[in-house]
Amino acid sequence: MRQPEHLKIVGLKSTTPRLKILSLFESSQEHHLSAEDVYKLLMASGDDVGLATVYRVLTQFEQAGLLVRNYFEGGKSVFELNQGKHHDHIVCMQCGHVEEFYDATIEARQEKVAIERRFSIRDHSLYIYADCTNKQCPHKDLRADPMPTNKIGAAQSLD
Amino acid sequence: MRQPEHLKIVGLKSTTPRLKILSLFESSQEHHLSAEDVYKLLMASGDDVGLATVYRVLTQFEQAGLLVRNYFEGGKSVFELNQGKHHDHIVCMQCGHVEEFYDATIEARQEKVAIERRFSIRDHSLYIYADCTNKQCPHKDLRADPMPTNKIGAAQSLD
DNA sequence: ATGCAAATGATAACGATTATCATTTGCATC
DNA sequence: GATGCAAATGATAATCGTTATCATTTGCAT
Repeated sequence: MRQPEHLKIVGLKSTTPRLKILSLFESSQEHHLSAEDVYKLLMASGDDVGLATVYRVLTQFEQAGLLVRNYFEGGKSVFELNQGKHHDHIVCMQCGHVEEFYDATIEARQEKVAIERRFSIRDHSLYIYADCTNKQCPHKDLRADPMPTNKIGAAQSLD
Repeated sequence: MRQPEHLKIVGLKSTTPRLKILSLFESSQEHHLSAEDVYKLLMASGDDVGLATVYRVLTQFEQAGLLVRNYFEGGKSVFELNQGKHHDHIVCMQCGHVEEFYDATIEARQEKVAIERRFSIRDHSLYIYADCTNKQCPHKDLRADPMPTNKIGAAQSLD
């Protein structure tokens, strides 16, 4: 299930629900999971954790820097392990598959835009919604619910 | 209140609530309005329009191309008149002031990223969350509620 | 083993939005 | 200008993701 060290380090008591949720992110095939996804996966594997706890723990993990929260369109948050390196996302609207990318030029231009307008960047979100046409969506099974009819932007904390 | 031509053109019957809502966007100081904002502004000016109608009409206007919907963080949609020219947003997290910007390089790089990954872009959203420090937030009064504690990305349709 | 603050879980509450459905309205036709 | 009917409206219930409440349980320092 996972050693409690990581949790202790970030100042969180190592409880059963927390350890289960953290190891789920580390073992899951799809690493972009919503609270609902986490809850269902835990139930499916026989681990009963309350939905309220799932939401609480995800938020705590985000604040502790273990997870990064993304605000996908449709109004629901999706979490992923914080790999330390900032990236943006491109989402297939057909199958919901998510790919990550990092473009130094885009990052730099954002800084430029902010400076020109005398803003100091705290955060930014960039989501590209697209169709992975050439691949004929070979990712259809990776995600529970394909993708909301309705798409939404997402937030991305800077490193 | 506004002439009904525009509505007819996009295939919508010109009703009183629709005309009021459209002219509100054209006359309002702040041109990024949520459904709640629209509802309250209408009430304040003595025009009673049901909240359900506001939501319906905003969605119809979006589909008709009259308005553009933005998914700000916090999960609420914000609408603005469709000026024809695509732009992204930079939002002050202190006062909620929104400025628009367009950066050709960023747009181009997004295309590049998508092509490299064999995706075809349908839509994208880019929101920069920042503090307009140097301006000492001179925009505090423009918006009803400053800005949700919690921030969200936003969607932007490509021209 | 004990104690207590912290964490959990069931459930109610919440905010934004959509669905339902009876009533009203725009507007084409007479 | 009166009529008819599909379309639009508005009050309200319902939904969805999420947060708040609060009694019970648990981690862990003693």
